[in-house]
Amino acid sequence: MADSVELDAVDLHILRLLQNDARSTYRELAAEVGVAPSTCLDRVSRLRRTGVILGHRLQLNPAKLGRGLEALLLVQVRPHRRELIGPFVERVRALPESRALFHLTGPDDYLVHVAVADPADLQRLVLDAFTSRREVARVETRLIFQQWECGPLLPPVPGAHLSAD
Amino acid sequence: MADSVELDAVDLHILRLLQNDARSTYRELAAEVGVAPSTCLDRVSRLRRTGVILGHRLQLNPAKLGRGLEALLLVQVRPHRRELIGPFVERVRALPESRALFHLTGPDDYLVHVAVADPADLQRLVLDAFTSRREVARVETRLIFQQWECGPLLPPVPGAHLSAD
DNA sequence: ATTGAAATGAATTCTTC
DNA sequence: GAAGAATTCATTTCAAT
Repeated sequence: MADSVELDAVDLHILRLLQNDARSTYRELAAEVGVAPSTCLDRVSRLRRTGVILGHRLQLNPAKLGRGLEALLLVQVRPHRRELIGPFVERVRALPESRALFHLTGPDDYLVHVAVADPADLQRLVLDAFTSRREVARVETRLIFQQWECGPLLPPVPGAHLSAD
Repeated sequence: MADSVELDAVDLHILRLLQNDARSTYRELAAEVGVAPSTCLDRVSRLRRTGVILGHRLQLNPAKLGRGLEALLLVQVRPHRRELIGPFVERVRALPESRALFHLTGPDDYLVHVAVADPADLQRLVLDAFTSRREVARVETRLIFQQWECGPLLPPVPGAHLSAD
């Protein structure tokens, strides 16, 4: 289940189109790709079954939800032992401010992506949910000026590197 | 368009359900929320029109696409001037390895989330797309052990903090 | 494995409240 | 604004290839 899956040109074409607009209909996909709608359904079902497609997620606008300030928190959890990091992860995931959480190599153990109302809200979050905890040795806060989602995720093409110059 | 939008209990209920499963039908939403399907359609259309819902995105499994190694790159771009950072951002966004890009406050100017095949592929990416560029003063690479998406994004509730303890 | 047609079920429109 | 019926359109199944 962690292994790479055989994808042909039709699968890749469908994935590229769906990454552009995840709400494309099978008829639209079929017309673009040049196969029957029922074939598209088969292919997409297989991509779901084999775990290539994990799901469909709503992309929301945090600013419109009163969470116009986003930040990344670099967090050191000490001692870095399973008994402490398990509960830490669960607690952070359950915070309404958390958007994503990463366990990393390097001097900081975790990176937390948060969305808050304003600087006062961020201060409250850092103090109440992080620095006040005994297992949190250090928090470094970095505001997000701007963020971008990048192009479609596709398998590496062996021959074609240095392409984005 | 950057301002917060008035959302009633029905809107919030719909948003919560859609964040759970973005492919819920209007009939399913209607049954859960206790309104008519056509009302759900109205509400969702309005949430799209007012920019609360930005879109629907496919959630893919990078490992299944031969990109089983993910990392965060902390990048300093010097001098940090518009003439350099504009092209830098566009170049990084266009890399097939890039998943997300953040412009940050703090000692590192950018954070790049990348997905690659293996450590050799990561080394090639760092050397060819980052450290070899004159405007890139420094790159710090942190591997991602594990990552989590967090709970639904909802407006802050004034009264209810310290809830995730 | 893919198709095209048929059947099922959902999205969308429209009239009424 | 919300609902419910009616229409349009998409999904899904299936027999045939």
